[in-house]
Amino acid sequence: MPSIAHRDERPQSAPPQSALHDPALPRRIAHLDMDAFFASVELLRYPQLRGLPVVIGGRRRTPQEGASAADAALPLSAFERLRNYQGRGVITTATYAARAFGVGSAMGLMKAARLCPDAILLPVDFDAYRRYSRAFKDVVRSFAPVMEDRGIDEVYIDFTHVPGGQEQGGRVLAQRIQQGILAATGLTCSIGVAPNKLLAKMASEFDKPQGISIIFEGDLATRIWPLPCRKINGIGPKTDARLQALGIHTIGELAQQDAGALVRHFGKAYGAWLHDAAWGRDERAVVTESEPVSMSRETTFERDLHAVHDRAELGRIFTALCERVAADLQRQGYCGRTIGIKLRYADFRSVTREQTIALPTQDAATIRRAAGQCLRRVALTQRLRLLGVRVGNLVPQSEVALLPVAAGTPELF
DNA sequence: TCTGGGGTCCTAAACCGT
DNA sequence: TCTGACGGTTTAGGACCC
Repeated sequence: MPSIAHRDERPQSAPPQSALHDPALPRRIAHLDMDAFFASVELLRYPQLRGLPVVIGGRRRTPQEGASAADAALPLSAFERLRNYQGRGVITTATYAARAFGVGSAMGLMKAARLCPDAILLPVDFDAYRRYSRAFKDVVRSFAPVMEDRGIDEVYIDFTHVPGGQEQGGRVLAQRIQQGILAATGLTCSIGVAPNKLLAKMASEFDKPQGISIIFEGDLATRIWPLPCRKINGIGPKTDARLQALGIHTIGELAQQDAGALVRHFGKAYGAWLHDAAWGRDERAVVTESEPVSMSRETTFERDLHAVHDRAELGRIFTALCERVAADLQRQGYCGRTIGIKLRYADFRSVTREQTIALPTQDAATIRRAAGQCLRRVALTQRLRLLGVRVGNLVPQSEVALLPVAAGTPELF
């Protein structure tokens, strides 16, 4: 389920959970995952599409194109069909009816159109999803205040000291939260409750949709070890392939490996983490707030562009990206010192360049100037398919004395 | 017919100063 | 003065996640 990622799940220095209240209570951590979130929101807005193959995604279209105004009375003929889609783009979410045709997240739309030409294509409407996201999180917090935001459609919740949080291992509270969210939004979700985040995350997938799964430490061998390693949040396709090459397919097989051998193969931090994860060990706390580290904007072009031949168009896009990042920074009240660019060539290789400036900024022209210097450091002979602008090293605006901008240097575009 | 956009964190190398 | 050992910061790339 695509959305806005928040913080990486992979190994990091994990401050141990502080047992503030009653250290005798066993830690019960819930992971709540909304069921097919984007698609479910769209089906609330367009109930006439229920049961039909619907995919969400594609490049942004103007509001007039396709079906944009939420209208339950809109006839089916008003919706754009996948077969009529032209150009780049991937599927963000597909309804279960569409998945039956073999289409799914991250699939190119042209390929999906061949599998299911009659599918209805809806544009992504992040504003709508954000409204529903706020609504379900408000419900969660009304039951359990220690909630960690994990992006648009999922959260971790510390059940340990919440009334009902220990009953039946957390099932009672999980049911209340599910019912509360359904009543407030019309949406369903799945919840896993376990001794820690790692296991809770896995548990929430056990019984989708509308499931509740309760895991205790003693369930490790029976319910976790039979699963493929890929089910561990933090083992992606690359690591999985390396594990497979070593003959390690399940979490149980991973757990049986010597920790030292894993460290030799995967490095000190990651190797040790793999071993811990296979044994269900995870001490990370549920963190209720965090500061952003970077903000970025990027765009894939309708067609590959050439630095020289399409210079004017690239320049416009580049400036617009800088302006959007600056607007994001200003709206959210941050300034940043590290300005970077990312570009992707037609052959899909990508490169990044970045530069740290003297003072944190949120000014579009300053960002544009620094990003322009980064751009001078990359080869621009090949055609480009993507351009991005990033500002990192963020500090809250309130901590920065904003100074006038220095005179610029000549730029490429 | 290839492959979106917005994030986080880790690692290794380069570089700089003590 | 030269060399080496560290250690901190910046930079580029990669892996992973939603």
